[in-house]
Amino acid sequence: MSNETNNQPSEGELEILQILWKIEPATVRQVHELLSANKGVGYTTTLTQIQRMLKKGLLSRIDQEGGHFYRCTLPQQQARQNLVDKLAQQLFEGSGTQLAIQALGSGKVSQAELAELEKLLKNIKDQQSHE
Amino acid sequence: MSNETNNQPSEGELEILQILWKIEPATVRQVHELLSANKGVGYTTTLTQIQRMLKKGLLSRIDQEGGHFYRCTLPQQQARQNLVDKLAQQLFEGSGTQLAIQALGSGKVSQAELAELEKLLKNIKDQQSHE
DNA sequence: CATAGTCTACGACATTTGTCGTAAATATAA
DNA sequence: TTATATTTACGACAAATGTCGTAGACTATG
Repeated sequence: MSNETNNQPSEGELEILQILWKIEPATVRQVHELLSANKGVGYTTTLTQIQRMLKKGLLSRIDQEGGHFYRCTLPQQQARQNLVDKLAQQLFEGSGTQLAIQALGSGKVSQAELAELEKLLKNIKDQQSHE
Repeated sequence: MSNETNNQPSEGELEILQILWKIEPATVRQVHELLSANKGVGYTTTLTQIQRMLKKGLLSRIDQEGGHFYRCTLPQQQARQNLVDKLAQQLFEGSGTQLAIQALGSGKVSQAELAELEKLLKNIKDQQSHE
């Protein structure tokens, strides 16, 4: 069992994905450097984590000079959408909009983000008006 | 160990919280009725889950005629914020705004929600202008 | 009260996850 | 090429989680 099916990443695995999306393709060492900058964890731990992710199909590996390089199977955008949808499902009765409202509630919004949001809203409104 | 500290709910526990927020205070039976409507799981499983949540401090129990009644320790609002913040941290470099933008990206928005969003944006804008 | 049905407590078991250690395979340097 | 360092593979272990079974406590009713 546990071939390359559609397994969800665990929390620890997400941390590694976060790093990989920034620097992929990368070696275990490179990932570990960044990972251990934030939390005290041994190299072997990172290695094991990555090996499991490979088995799960979350990562792919390329062997070449200089060692083994890993990259994420799923694009960041996709993973984000998946998890947002899941959270909406779990806590907001499936409503991404309610989730969004909650997420806007706390924290600062930059000038640019505000503009982006307004554009988004306008789009939505336009869409609605001619339906 | 495992007193009434700040333990995070697991996925399965979240399902139970979702139900309880709607009908609390409620008995194991009541929760189980709703829970098993969506997924095939035995009564004992629900019971065990609830007992663990009690031990974790996620639930509180009131014993009275008619059996034991449970309610959530954390208000739904709070739990939502916690998990939204966590997801923002894990996948959006801590930006709740980015999370919101992503969440708005897919799914329909009702008239009322659109209005709410616009009010929210206006508030944010006002806030920014006199800072 | 005795019997049948329902709850509760407690423990069991497989999986997943986070965390390593160790040994074998590679690469590097003296 | 031999000693040294690094990587990789594999396995181990504890804690958390999802899932039950069973036995004892409790309740309702004939």
